[in-house]
Amino acid sequence: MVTIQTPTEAEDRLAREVLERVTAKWPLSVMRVLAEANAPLRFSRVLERVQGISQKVLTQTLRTLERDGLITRTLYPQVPPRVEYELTTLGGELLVQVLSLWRWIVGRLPDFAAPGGIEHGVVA
Amino acid sequence: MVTIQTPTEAEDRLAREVLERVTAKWPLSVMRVLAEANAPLRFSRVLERVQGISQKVLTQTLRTLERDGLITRTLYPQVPPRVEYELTTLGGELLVQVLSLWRWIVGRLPDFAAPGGIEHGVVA
DNA sequence: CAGAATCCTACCCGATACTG
DNA sequence: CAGTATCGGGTAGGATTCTG
Repeated sequence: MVTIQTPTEAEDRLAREVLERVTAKWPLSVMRVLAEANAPLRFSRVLERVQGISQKVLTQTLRTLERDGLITRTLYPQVPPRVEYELTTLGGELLVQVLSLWRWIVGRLPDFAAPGGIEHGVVA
Repeated sequence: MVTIQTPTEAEDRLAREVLERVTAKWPLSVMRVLAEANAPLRFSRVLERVQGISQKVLTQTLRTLERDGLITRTLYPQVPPRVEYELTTLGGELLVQVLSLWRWIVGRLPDFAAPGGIEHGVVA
């Protein structure tokens, strides 16, 4: 026996929080960029490649991802400083899982009623 | 050939939005309750069973889930009114997918650094 | 270059009435 | 019973400015 099959309340809650954080507005885009780069990326490179994110929010997102163990942050103490970000193994694996779900949703998109949001049938 | 393997930008965005909405604070709990009931549930029953949700937010959540095609809302025009909610097939399938991801995260929880959030090593 | 600090806005959510 | 309406606090996120 390796793991317990019934999650405890606490495990459930923690996993829930991870899921909510990672599916928030920006983290997946950041992780995707890092995955596609397939190499460490500097802060400014990430900022360029994640369409529409602001510097502040990127910083926050990177910090959260680092805290969760999904990316690494490496500081090279030079002037000017160089900082590189890279997906961890866990981060890469999680991304694969989420992308799989993502693709499943894409495949069923026609079945979703109003993924973009709908106005109800009020004319005027 | 049944589906296109490369999602368009638009599909990607829509699926992203679905994923973000469904993993938001309450929808999964609501869907879980409906799934476990395995039968139509009245509004007040759902309100009772979803721990901690307010009536206003439950209404909003149900509306969003309905718009997305994940649940059905059936109104019986009586006095007092009776309204029943039930998972759609799509909703049930999506829930299965997400629960699977959820369980995967639970299994890897030890690898996550600080799922609950961490204070950095500042003593005072 | 890689951020920290600040200001500001928009939403989200919770609590509390009120109604068909 | 199943909502709607309203108010208020907290927070995520954007734009801008400053700094080691």
